[in-house]
Amino acid sequence: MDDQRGKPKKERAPRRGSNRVRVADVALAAGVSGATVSRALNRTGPVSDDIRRRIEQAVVELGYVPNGAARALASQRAHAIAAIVPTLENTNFAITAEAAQRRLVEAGYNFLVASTAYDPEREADHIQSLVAHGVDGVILVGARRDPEIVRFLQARRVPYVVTWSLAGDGTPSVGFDNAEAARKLANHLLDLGHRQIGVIAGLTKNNDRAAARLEGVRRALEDRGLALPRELLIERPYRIAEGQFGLRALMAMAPRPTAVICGNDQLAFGALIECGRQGVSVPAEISIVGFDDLEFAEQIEPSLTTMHVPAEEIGHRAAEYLLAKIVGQPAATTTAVSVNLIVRESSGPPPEATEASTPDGIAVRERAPA
Amino acid sequence: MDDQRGKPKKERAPRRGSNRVRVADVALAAGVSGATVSRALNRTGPVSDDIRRRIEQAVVELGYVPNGAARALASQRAHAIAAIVPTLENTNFAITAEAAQRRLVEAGYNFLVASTAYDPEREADHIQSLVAHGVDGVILVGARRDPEIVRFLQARRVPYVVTWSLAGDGTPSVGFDNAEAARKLANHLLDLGHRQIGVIAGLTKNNDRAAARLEGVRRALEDRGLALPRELLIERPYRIAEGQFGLRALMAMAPRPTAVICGNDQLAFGALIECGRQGVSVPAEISIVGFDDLEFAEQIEPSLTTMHVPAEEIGHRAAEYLLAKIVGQPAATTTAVSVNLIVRESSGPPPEATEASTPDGIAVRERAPA
DNA sequence: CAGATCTATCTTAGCGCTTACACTAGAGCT
DNA sequence: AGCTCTAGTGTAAGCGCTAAGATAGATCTG
Repeated sequence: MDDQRGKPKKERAPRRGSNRVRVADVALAAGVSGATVSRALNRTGPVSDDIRRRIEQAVVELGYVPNGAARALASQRAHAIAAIVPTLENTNFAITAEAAQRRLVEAGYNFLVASTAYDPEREADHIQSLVAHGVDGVILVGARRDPEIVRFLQARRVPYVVTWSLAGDGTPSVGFDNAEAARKLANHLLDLGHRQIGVIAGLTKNNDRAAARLEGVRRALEDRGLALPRELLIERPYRIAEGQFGLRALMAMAPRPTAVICGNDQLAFGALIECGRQGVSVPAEISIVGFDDLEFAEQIEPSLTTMHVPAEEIGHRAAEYLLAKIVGQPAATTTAVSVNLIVRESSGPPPEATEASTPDGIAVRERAPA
Repeated sequence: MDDQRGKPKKERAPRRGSNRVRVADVALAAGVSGATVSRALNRTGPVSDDIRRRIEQAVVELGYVPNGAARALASQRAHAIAAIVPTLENTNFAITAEAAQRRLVEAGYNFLVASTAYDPEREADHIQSLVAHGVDGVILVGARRDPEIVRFLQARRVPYVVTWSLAGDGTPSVGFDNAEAARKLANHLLDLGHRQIGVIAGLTKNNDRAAARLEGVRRALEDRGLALPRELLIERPYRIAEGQFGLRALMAMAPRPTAVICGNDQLAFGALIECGRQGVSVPAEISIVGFDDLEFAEQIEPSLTTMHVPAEEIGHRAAEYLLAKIVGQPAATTTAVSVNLIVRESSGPPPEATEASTPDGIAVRERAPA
C-alpha cells in the first residue's frame, strides 16, 4: 500500500478489536479461505466433506465463536427477533413470550423483549428502535395500532406478526376471535338461564382484545334480545383488587346481576374472592366466569369457569411464522388457535332460575323472597 | 425498464446493503464529515453548537436511524443486555425482568431474555451464545453455577450480576439472604408456639434460593434445639398443585405439623387451597406461610403470611449496576434489598398452643383428644 | 479433443459505523 | 513575536464477516 499521507508514517496503532479468534484464524488453521469457512459454518454453499471436517475441528480447537455484529452487518440479518408485549406481569404474555423464545433460540435466534404497559406510543417507540437495531422479525400483541407504524414495518420489510387477536385485514396474526370466544362465554351463562349479567371488563382503551371480548358479550345478549345496561358494565385494569372492586360495585346495583363475566381471570379471581368475603355463595347466588384459564383457575375455591387460551401455542406459532417468513418460505397469514370453554364450579343456574325471564327475554327484577 | 445490467463491463454490482439513510448522508446534508456526525450523535467528542444543530436537523429531515450492527461492530459494544432467568412463568422473575428492561431501554439498551427452566446447562449455553452475540452485560438469577462459566464471563470481560441471591464471594449481586429471610419466617412460627413445623420446599437441586430457604428454616429450628424430621420435609416444583400435594402428604404424617412453611407463595397457595378443601381451618388448626408476596397473597382467603420480596427493585438495581459497570463507573458489588415479613391471616398460634412443648424444647406428640 | 459445463474454492469489496491521528485556527503565555 | 495549548474538524483505517464474481480443476459432450 501507499504512504502518501504525512511523512513520518508511524506504525499503525495496534488493532482496536478484541483479541478473539476470527474466521481468518479458523481459515488459517484449516488451510482454506475465510469464505469457505463462512460457507461451511452457515451451510450457505457447497463445501467438500474433507474441508468441512477440518474447519469444524479448527473451530473447536480454537474455540471460535462468530461475532454477531459483524455477521449482522455483512449479512444484513441480526438473527434476532423481538416481542413487544403490554406487560410480562400478565402470566399469559409471559408464557407466550417464553414459548416464542424457546422456539427462536432453538433456531439460532436471539430473543428481545420490550414492554409497553398498554401504551401505544411506547409500542411505536419500541418497534422503531428495535427495527432500527436490526431485528429480523417482530411479535406484537393485539391487532389495533397506528397505520403509520404498520407502514414503517412494511417499508423496512421486517416480518411481523400479531398475537392474541385475529387480524381481519391482511395482517399476519396468530390468535383467536376474542369477540366470538366471549360470546360463547356469555351464551354459557344465558343458556343456564341468566338474564341479569354484569361485566367487569378490562380497560378497552388501547386494548382491542378487551374491547372485542366486551363486544362479544354484547352480541350474545343482543342475540337474545337483551342489552347490557350501562350500570352493569365496569371497566377496570387487569388486577385482582380491581375485580374485587368491580364485584362490590355490581352488587350494589339495583337489579343485582345473577352472573358476572370478567375480562380475564385476574378480574374473576378478584370477584370470586370478594364474593367469599361478602358471604355471597358462588354459584348458588351468583355465577362468575373469567377468561384465559390461568393456573389458579382450576384450583381456586370454587374453581373458575373460564375460557382456556393456549398461550404457549400462540408464542410457538408466532415464532414459527416469523422463522418461515424470514427465509422466504410461505406461511399461513392467519393462524387461529382454538380456545375452549372450561366449565367449572363458579357457574351455575341463577338463583330462581328458569322462571327468571319473561317470554320476551327481558330480565325480570329479582324480588328477594326474604 | 432496466438497462444498466447489460453485458458491457459489469458496473460494480449495486450496493448490497439497504437503501437506508446513513451517516454519510447526514454528513453531506449538514456539510460536515461523518466523523463529526458520529461525535455529535454520541456526544463522544467536541462539536460546535452550530454544527451540532445542523446535524440534528439533518437527522430529523432525513429520518436517519443508526445501524445497530455497524455501530456494534465498530465500537465493540452491542448496546444490549441480557437476562437469563429460570422461567418467566414465575411472576417474580417476570417482574424483575420487566423492571430491568424498563431501566435499560431508558438508557438506550436493548434487552434480551432467555429462560433456562432451572437447567444449569441451558443457562451455560445461553450465556455463551449471548455473550458471543455481543451483549454488553448479563443478569443472572441465583449465585450457584459452574465456575467455568464464571471464568468465561470474566475472560470475556462481560459485566454480569447475580440476582435474587447474595453472593458471598466477590460476585456482584443484588438480592437478599434467602436463608436469613426463611429463618425469620420460621421464627415467626416458632414464636407463635409452633413446634411441629412441616416444610414444602421448592426443588433445591439447581436452585440455591430454594436450598438457602430450607437451610434457613433448619437453622431457626436448631437455634431452639429442634430439628426438621425427614418426613416433615417435602420438595416439590413451584406449582400450586404441588403445594396441594405437599399439604396432603404432610397431613398424613403421624405427628401432624401445626404449621407449614412453603418455599414460595405458589406452593403456599396450593397448601391453603388444600386446607380449604379438606376442611382444615387456617390458622386455627394449621398455619401456612409462603415466600415472595405475590399479588394473590393479600387477596386469598385466608390472606397469606409471607416474606415480601421487592422483585421490581431487584431488576431495577441489577440494571443500574450493569449500566454503571459498562461505562467503567464504580458500583457496589453487593446490593442487599430488604425483604419483610408480612404477617397476615394464615398464621397464628398452634391449636393447643402454649403447652405444646416440653421445657427442653422438644416437640410433644399431639394426641388428638378426640 | 477442444469447447462447454460444473464444482469447489479463493479474492476482494464492502456492510455502516467509530475512532486514532492529523491538521488548523485562535487563545493564552512569556 | 514566537511559542504552546486546546478546541473543532477531517481523513481513513479498520471492526469481523458475507457474498459476488473470478478462477481453477474436473467432468461432459458431440
